[in-house]
Amino acid sequence: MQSSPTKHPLEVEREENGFDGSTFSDHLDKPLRQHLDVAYSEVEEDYSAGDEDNQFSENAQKQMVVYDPSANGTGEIEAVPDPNEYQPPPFPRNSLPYHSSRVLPSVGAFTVQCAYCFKWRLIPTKEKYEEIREHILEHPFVCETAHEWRPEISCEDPPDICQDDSMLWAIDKPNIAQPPPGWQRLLRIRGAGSTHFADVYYVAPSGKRLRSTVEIQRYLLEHPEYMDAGVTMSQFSFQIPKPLQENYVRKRPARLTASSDGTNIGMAGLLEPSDVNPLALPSPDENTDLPLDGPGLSSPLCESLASELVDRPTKKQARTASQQMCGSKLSL
DNA sequence: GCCACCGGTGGC
DNA sequence: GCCACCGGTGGC
Repeated sequence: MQSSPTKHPLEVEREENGFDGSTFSDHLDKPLRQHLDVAYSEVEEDYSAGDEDNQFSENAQKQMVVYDPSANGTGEIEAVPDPNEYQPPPFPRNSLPYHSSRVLPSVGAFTVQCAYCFKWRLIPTKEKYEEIREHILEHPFVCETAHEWRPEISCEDPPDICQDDSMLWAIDKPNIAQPPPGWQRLLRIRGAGSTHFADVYYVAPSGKRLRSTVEIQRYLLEHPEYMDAGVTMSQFSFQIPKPLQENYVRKRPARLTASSDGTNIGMAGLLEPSDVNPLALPSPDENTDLPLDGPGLSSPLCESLASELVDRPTKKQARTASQQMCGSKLSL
């Protein structure tokens, strides 16, 4: 593998009926040497820019997470799939491709890249993934780490998963603390074309959903028992992964600074065709695996950056359309 | 009426 | 440009 890019894709298949159905994985195909930290930050930053050079500097470690909780967020992934041929989780129970008005992507799988061989390894549960992620910088993940649930696995084995167009990949952030016992950290992926890629929520043992550090703080103050039990703010992080797909998130128009002459008022920056990803694929049903072979992007693994949101209709429409595309890919 | 989801926006 | 916060609201 040459130096390839480092990416962490997160794949979202999609969710049906308002929930699962999606897959989410992130992966990297870049080599890591051993410093994850560096790699990681690079991954996050460069990647969207598309410059491969930065993208992988030397170590890009990749970690991916993919899980497909049936109930969104709860995280249990089905048993570790056959290492040799993992396929994105099938649509969950009743899911027909687009039959729901609400089709949101959700995390379908958690994967982490081996620091030695760079192959992606599926992590069996969200909890395990969170555990690995929490210390990924200090303790890089290697195939051997998976012995805990797959005694036989080694760098010699083929990767558990490769990026393909059935899922949306996103790069996760390293070293996010595991939630306190009894709490759950939920990552909700938004539909393509949204102004935000995802949202993180914490669910307190009481079932209360909290969506910001401010809310957590307030909640802890109101419920001192948690603090007495040792719960601290450091156990919460609202950092979200970054989508590999460049135009997944709608960019907001340049802020209109009060321009003195007022010439700026208006919609500068609104939906110009130019901001559509040039790599956009022709159609959703075509193979989105673009051969992005630019100089550094050669890894056969995980490299497609197909943009699904080829053009953006109107907000809502865009959203719907993109969601559908997403869904269609999966379903078709 | 509730709440999951979405989008606006202020601050960096 | 990104992130954090949170108000609004559609869908249940």
